Amino acid sequence: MQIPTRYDASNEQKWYEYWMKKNYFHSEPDDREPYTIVIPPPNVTGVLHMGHMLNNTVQDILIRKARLEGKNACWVPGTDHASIATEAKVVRMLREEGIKKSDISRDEFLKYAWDWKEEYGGIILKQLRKLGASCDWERTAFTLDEVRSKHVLKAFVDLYNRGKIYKGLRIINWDPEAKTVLSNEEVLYEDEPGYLYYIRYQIEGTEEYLTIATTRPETILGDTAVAVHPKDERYGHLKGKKVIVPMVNRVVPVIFDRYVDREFGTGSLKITPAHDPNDYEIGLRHNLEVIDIFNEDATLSEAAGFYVGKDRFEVRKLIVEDLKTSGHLIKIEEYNHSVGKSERTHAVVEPRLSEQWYVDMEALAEPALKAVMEDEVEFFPKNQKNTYRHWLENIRPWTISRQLWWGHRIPAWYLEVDGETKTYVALTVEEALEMAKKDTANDNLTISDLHQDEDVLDTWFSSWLWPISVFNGFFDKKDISYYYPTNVLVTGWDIIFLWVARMIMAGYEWENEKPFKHVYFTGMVRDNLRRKMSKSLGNSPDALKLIDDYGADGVRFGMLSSSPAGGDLLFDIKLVEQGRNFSNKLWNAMRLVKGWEIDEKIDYPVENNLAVKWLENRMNQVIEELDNLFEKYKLSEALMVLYNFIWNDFFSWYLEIIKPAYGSPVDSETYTKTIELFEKMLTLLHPFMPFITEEIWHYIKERKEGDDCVVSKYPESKGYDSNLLEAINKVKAIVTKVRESRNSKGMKPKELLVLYAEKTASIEKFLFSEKIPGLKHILKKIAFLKDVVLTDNSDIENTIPFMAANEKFMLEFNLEIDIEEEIKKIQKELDYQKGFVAGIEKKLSNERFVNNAPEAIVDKERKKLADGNERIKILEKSLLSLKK
RNA sequence: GGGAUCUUAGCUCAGUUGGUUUAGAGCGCUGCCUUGACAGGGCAGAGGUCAUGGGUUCGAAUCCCUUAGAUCCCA
Repeated sequence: MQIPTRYDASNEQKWYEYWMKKNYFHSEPDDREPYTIVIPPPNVTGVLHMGHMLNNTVQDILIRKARLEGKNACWVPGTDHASIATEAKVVRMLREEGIKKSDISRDEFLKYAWDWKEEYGGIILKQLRKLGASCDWERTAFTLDEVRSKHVLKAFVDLYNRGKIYKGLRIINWDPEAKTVLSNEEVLYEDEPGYLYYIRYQIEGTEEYLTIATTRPETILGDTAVAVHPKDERYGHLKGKKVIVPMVNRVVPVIFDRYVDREFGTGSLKITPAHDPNDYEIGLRHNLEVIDIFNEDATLSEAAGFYVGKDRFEVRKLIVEDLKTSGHLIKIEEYNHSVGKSERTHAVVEPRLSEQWYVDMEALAEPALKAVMEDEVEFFPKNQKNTYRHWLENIRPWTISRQLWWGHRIPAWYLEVDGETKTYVALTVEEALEMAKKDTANDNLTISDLHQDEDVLDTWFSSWLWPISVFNGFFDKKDISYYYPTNVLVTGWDIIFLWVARMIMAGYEWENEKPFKHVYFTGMVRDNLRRKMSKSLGNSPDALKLIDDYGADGVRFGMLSSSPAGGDLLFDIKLVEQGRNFSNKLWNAMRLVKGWEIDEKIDYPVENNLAVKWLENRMNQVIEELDNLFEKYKLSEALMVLYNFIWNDFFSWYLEIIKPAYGSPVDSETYTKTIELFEKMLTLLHPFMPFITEEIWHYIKERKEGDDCVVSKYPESKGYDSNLLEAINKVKAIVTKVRESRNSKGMKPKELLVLYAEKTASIEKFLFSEKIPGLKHILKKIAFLKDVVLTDNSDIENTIPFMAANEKFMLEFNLEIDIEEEIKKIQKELDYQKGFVAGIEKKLSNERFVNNAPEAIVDKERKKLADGNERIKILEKSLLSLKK
């Protein structure tokens, strides 16, 4: 049957099913060295996007390479329940069906949420299979499944009992859309243009006014003081005075506090303790009243007294108008200020006073900081270490409660006893009841006397346990003692605080051990204008369509080939095309070799023998380079090294050398060796392009059961002979010059010509001795030469002279030569060489260089000088003979 | 406002502790090649005073400082 001339990537999935059927991705503890990765769990309701593709391609490359190296590779997949995001989606879905969340019970809501999860959840895991991700699917975990939930509750109870979790009343970040508190890490700040409003407050009992500047005029309804700096001479006379808040006509004190910035605005500041963290602190110092003027959706509450039920941004416009009318508004200036927004809902965050659960992070941070600073946990690239240190050294308590339903409900039960609320934290309500009974010495208590905390935990409170919980680490030591710590975490630097740092903390807190040895930070995927890929910009290609169009291998190639660790990936469809073209090249090389007829009677040609030896050595060199690059996680560079080796060395040079004449058979030795080399090359490439390598693996040879590329043996380098590599490089240089000479004269590339070499001891030794047999044959074959002839005559008629590898050659040429042009060419080369030599001479004539530089460096310079002078001699001679 | 990183070919990036020919790769570009594994191909070529100005050194893309620009983190 005819093999098509183009590689068809559409049957990639056939191989995925094949691997699954053979259970190659499943891992159980055994005697081998483990190699473990836990996936950064994507949102359970998410769909595959470009960022996932990059991230998971990287993980798959690492895990597949480890598997080929004979390690027990285990890649644990799973999903994250993504509390806020998923709840928001479910709420929206219900709203579309005409159901309001506030109209249904918690249990009803959760039923809808689980139904939703069952229907749409985990799509992304199926999509990862298309990409080729070789996860151990039997281990698939979910942050809200039974095992993981048990871990979360135990972690909460542990920390509570260790005094590291507590409840506190503070100013928090409120997301008015999701109607929940957020941690500091979930708030993103953006600079936005806005206005600074100057508003005057009448000083009580006088006709005098005090003017303040604010960006948030609507909050004056909650003002309980006005502050100035104690040393500000402008306001010294206001000591003990009171001012009247406009609109509400509340009389509030003028206070003196050093927090006030005298340079900003008018140097006087309105104080709204309920709606600004700094104001709250000031309020505590001065014992101020706290008036919360907002509802939980950031509309104005009864307490505001005005605009009740209207949204804060609408109120801002209204109040500005009203203040203008009443004469309180002095002026408006344009002003850029930074606005905090919810990472998930993008709603503008509202500071709000509220009681929440916190984790005291200081003690947890200490070992986590040390581990990274001392490279116990190593970051790739290293430059993230500074950011990490800065955060951990300035760590603040972690707000872990969320006013949501979708998540792990906080295992705290409350009991009202004589108007006092008692708290019992336990794994189950039964345990809590026992505690309550003991505590109150009341044996008649029942479960219905207790009521559980209404809130759930921050999603990250389950994610930080992930490397432990996926192995059921709190409850069964079998897996965790084998797989933990994992080898590497592959993730984006944007969640270094939200996730990476906290996992390290949890690792030391519970396992007394780091969760992973290395962290590989991928960059963001951006478009070629450096814009972040996003749905709203519409600049993100559909990941699955990309796979359909170019094959997973092509996409993997494209994602990786321009993605240094930590650096952003500027996605360009050209790169994916390049990957697809590479697949096609591999395919056609396979077609070439497969198409050869083998003739046992033909001898092993000397040039083929040399070519095989050369490619073996070169491959060993490449293997060493790859190992080195993998160690540093320079994966895109590793891929480029392989790409160049395969395309240039293997296909362009090696195959051209050994290729039998059209229609002729090949000797069996060459064939066998070529297949062997081809196989090794496929294994080397497999981690990057798993599908096509498996496909070709089965094409080039009959395979026994279990002889599959995915589990083949990764080749090891046995060292290489640099002299041999150097010799071939010289031959390549000569060939290139021959081609260039033909090219410049418009001669046929394949017309057989004689090449003359001026006779020197070195060229004689190089091409004509039997030290490395076959060099001359290779030269003849790929440069299309009738013969290579040594000559004493340095000026043969009708030849094109050129220099290569420090020797002079003359290529047969049967037409008139443009002598002027030749002279110009040689003159140009001569000028370059003279400049080169002059530079070195200058260096060498500098006594301080010769005296101070290491001997080896000076010797090298001398050798460079000698070589340069040699070339000049040859060029000058050529020039002379042309001119006569 | 505080801090970090970066600036090398048209584009995206390598360039290890300062010294391997006067800086490399991929893409793009230019010319030639088409019955032969592959035009999703082959061969060859052109392109850079390494952002700027100083300094250290026998020697700087590499170390230090200045200036300009870009990105990011924190507040």
